Amino acid sequence: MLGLLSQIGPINGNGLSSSADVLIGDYWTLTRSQVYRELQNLERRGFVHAGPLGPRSSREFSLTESGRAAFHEWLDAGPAGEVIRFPMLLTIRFASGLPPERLRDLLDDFESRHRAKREFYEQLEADLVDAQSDPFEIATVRFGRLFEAAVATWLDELANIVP
Amino acid sequence: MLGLLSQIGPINGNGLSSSADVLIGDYWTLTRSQVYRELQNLERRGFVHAGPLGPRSSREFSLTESGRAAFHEWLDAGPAGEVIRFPMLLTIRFASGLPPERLRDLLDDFESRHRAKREFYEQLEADLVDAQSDPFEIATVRFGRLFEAAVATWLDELANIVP
DNA sequence: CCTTGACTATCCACAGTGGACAGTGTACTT
DNA sequence: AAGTACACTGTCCACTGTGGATAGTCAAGG
Repeated sequence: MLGLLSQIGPINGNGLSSSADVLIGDYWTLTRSQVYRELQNLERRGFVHAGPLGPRSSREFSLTESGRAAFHEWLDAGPAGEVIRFPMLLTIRFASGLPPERLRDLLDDFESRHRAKREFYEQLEADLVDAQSDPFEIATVRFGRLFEAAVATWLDELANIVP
Repeated sequence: MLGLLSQIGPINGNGLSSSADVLIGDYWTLTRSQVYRELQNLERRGFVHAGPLGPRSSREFSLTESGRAAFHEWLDAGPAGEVIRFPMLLTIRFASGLPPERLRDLLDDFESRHRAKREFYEQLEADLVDAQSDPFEIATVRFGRLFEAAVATWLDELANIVP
């Protein structure tokens, strides 16, 4: 949230939540409940500052100097430990209990969903490159493309072991 | 948990928790707190049956018929919506705020950690193939290998855009 | 017999999720 | 000009997930 605030500037809770969906929603989730709760936390800790009440009792939050420092500290610390959480792998792990025809259906379904996603990332990457966007934003999208390509390869190999 | 119980049979909470680490820990987490709470839920719903008190007031849980049915239902429904959650992408997304030399350090660090993981998956896959394990278990490990290979490719490309 | 450490369960505080609910502007229709 | 529908904004709640602290119990070894 501090990183988002540093990029998009003063914004209310709802706007921050939508921005998160757009900007990092491909690989991170931030629910609205979370945003409002954490804004209160960040305010209490002096990392953000709330402006006066606006329409619909909204308040615009902006990053304080201390908040910017905290953001850079977070950035510098690097990512925490990673756990892939991939529900598809769970289903596959236990797939020996599934009739082969049902499994083929599931695989077909995976395949089409992930093909769509791959095309989406390819298009998005091309657009961002055209628009000369932030190279690091492009990099995250490229990761999406590579990830989906890996999934495609995997599904292909997997289809071969299903009778 | 039902899937695990169906594969490993009657077991106490602690054992179920350790088995989860071993069997699906590469792409799923199941904390001990969760295991005990959910065992109570599953028992209440009639999906598992608890044996008499054993040593250290442990109880062995086994899958009931109804639990097995619930497991197959879950399996048949296929995986729920997927969200990749990849902390490294968050750091990279905001990396324009980082001094290039610090970024290079981070990338080096990613690279070595993921190379280690890739080697781990390669070895594990070879071992499982040798042991003629369940093809679906092998498939999940192969996914790990492909994923790590994609990460390696990505980090390689990324290193080129850092000054 | 005592100590140590592993095994097993419980509990707690906090974070994350998803949906319901409610008040308030805005834009469109009549 | 009034009314209506819808989008914007915030709050709340119940449930699930996370990580660590605590504590009783058994087994092995000195």
